[in-house]
Amino acid sequence: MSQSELVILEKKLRDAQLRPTKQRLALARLLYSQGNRHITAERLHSEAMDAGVSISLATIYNNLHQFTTAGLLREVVVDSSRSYFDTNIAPHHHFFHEESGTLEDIAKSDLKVDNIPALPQGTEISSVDVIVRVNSVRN
Amino acid sequence: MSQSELVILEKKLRDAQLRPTKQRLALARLLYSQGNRHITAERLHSEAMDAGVSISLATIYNNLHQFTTAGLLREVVVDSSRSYFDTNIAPHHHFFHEESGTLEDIAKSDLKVDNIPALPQGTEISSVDVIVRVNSVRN
DNA sequence: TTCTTTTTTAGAAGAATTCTAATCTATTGA
DNA sequence: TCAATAGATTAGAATTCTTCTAAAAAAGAA
Repeated sequence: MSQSELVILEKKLRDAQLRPTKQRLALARLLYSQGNRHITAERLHSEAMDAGVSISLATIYNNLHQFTTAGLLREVVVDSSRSYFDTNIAPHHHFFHEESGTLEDIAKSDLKVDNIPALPQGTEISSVDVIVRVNSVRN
Repeated sequence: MSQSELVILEKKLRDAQLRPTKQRLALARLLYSQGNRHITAERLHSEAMDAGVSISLATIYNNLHQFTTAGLLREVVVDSSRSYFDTNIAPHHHFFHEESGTLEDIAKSDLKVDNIPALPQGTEISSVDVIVRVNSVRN
């Protein structure tokens, strides 16, 4: 891990009021040093293991939630059996490949959602999530 | 349960190639005799118990999936910790009240989704799901 | 340093869902 | 009608994902 990369990640964590521990830096590196990612806790854990960073699954979960609360990650709900975390925190939507369990971003500027009807009494919008579910074309 | 209601539900099951067992009829009644519903397995189970119908949770799950496969129900994914099943099988969208875990339909004709970008190579759309997440307005 | 607060951890616990394999029920057709 | 058989139900065990617990370790402040 280059020195400047480390400094940038450390600042990112400090700005979010999270102490730059060894584990957090390792996770931040896996999450933010290879473009936008959509990842599960389990997968992040095995990537950390593969990278030679020993970190418990509990810590992965703790940090994914802390990162999410701090606005460094966003949770995407597409599959009732597992949670995906998205490193792209700008508002946007997703393609979800049902067979492979893969997510792909759709820029917010591409897709338009119009005519949302009146909200239920006494509520305000928290987010508008569009999931375009796709499957392989069968021959 | 009125005779005609029972006949209608029985036909619904038979048309879906599902034997109209006591348990299925009871579930069909809970699901389809009170307008559109969004329900979890756990809740359907307790409604069955309350209605005096003894039915195991395994059977609830079995049937929710069979109904879904047969096109009598649709699964709505809004919460990573539990599955909701929707008795409205026409294409439509949802409001999801995050605090109460309540779903509400948005007619497809109301809401417009435009400019879906090119799909990932070799895929076709399975469904387009819009979830408008709302929360209570805080004073 | 030394004290305090935060973080990490292993393993237990919890919640939702699925599986297993035995029993029971519905349907078929002789 | 009544066996035969295909399908359905069940209790409870098992699985999977996630959270909790309480103790040890690390980070930051004084």
